[in-house]
This record gives sequence, structure tokens and C-alpha cells, in this order.
Amino acid sequence: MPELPEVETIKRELSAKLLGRRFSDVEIFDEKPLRGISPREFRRRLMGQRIEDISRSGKYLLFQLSSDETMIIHLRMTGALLLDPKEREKFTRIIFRFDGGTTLVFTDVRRFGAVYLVRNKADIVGRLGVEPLSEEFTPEVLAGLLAGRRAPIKAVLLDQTVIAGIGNMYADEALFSTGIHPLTPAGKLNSTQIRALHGAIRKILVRAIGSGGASVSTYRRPGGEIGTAHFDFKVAHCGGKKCPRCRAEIQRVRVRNRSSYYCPQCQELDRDVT
DNA sequence: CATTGTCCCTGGAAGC
DNA sequence: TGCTTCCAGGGACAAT
Repeated sequence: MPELPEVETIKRELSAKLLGRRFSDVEIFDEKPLRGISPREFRRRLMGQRIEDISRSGKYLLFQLSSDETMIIHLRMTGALLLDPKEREKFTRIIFRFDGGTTLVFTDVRRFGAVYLVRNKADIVGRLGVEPLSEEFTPEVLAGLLAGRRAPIKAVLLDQTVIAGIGNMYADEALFSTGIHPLTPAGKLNSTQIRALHGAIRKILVRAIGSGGASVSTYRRPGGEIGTAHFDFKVAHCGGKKCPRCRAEIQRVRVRNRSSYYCPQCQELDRDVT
């Protein structure tokens, strides 16, 4: 469930502690997260490497190494990266140790998380769409991305090859904020709606980053602090509650086998348009 | 290419 | 109490 704001928060907190550190040991307790590389080879190629930079692309974390390789981690649903955890973690998959004694623990209950080590990071993140907080992402660009698409806007917002980093929670929030029904065909949005959606996406993501992400489900920050972005949620994770705007009951609808929460009053589906 | 559906995975909640 | 079923959902992949 970590989405862009959560991954950005993790990136910042890891950067503060890990930039310039060298790997002194790597312990692999579960090789499932390792993609396309054996535990032995993974460890060998990390040992002694210095972390030159930590960045984020969509929901991926990228660790630029002194060897010119990049370790890329995707936390998927339940993955977490913890710095010097006080207690032994139950679902520890990998432990990274660094010179100076810092420890980074990768935990993942459901084992969906993925860890890569590559020369060419584009092999992993090359197909991602536009970064929604970059200058490149304008209302005009968004309009171009949506034009002609018949898929529901919710499905398109979740498509990482279109826009990178938006997940289920923030897609629902952006649609509620703009009064757009999640099943509206993406190509049917008018320019006013697109402009509003563009603004809402940026505003909601920026605000959530400022709150350290949303501490719902299994999201955990590296240092153990709590994110508060979920206190701003109007519909996400609010099934059965009342709409803060009109008091109608928040509904759930399945869009591409994923739950979408929305207000049936504030986000009406225009029948002419479907 | 655009779009949709299935699978992966496991703990926790809900139902009986 | 204890068993079963459902649910969470990002992304790879296959199918259409």
C-alpha cells in the first residue's frame, strides 16, 4: 500500500541515514523478493558498495551504488524498510548492514515485494509514466494522456505506465475532490474536469508527503514515526462512513477488481457519457 | 496498442 | 472456541 507519498517519505528518511554508507553485510532469509539474481550473487555485488544516492521513481526506491549498479526496491503491499528496529521483526526477509553499525531491515508479510540489482535502471523503471509532481506534468499533458481512452478514469489513474506513483487511496481522494465518478470513461472528461483533476492530484500528493504518508494498513516509516495523511482522507478507507460534504454514505464499487470508494451524491456518473 | 482478467501471497476480520 | 471464507491490492503476465 505504500504509494508515492509514502515511498517519498521513506526515501527521505533513508537518505538522511544511509547516504555515503557502505554495505558491510547482507543477510538473506528469503530469496523470493530477489528478482533475477541469486542470493549469493546479490550479496557479492553489494558488499563494499557505497550508496551514492537514493531516489524515487513512481513507487520504486532506487539506491545508486558506487559500482554504477542500482539496487531497486518495490514494497508492493506489505513491504517495509526499517532503520535499526528496536525489536526483532517477525517477517524479516533481508537485513542490510552498513559500516558504522546502521542496519536496514526489509520486512514483508505477504512477500509481494521485489528487490532488483541492475546495471540499467531503465530495465525496471523505464516504462513508468510521467511523475505527477514534476514540471512535466501539466493539465495539457494529462489531457493528452486521457484523450480517447474508454477505460474508467480510476483504472487509468492506477496505470503506472500513464502516471507513476498514484495508488488506490490517492486516486480515490483525487476523484472525490473533483467530483468525478471512478467509472467515468477517461476520455469523456472535459477540460475543466481535467484541469481540476490535475490540480487535485498534485495538491493531495504534496500534502500527504508533508504528513509523512498515511499510516493505514501496514505502512511503516523507517524510523518508526507515524504518518498522518490518512486523517485528511475523505473517502479512501471510509467505506460505510458519511461523506464530509453531503453526509451521504460512502459507497464501494469494484473497478478492475479493485475497491473504489466514492460519494454517490458528490460523484455522480453522467449517464449520457457512458 | 488498449483493455481486462488472473495470479501471486498471507494475516486478520467476518461469518457460521 | 474453532473452522471456513473473504478481503486487502500493485504489478507481471496472458488473453482478447
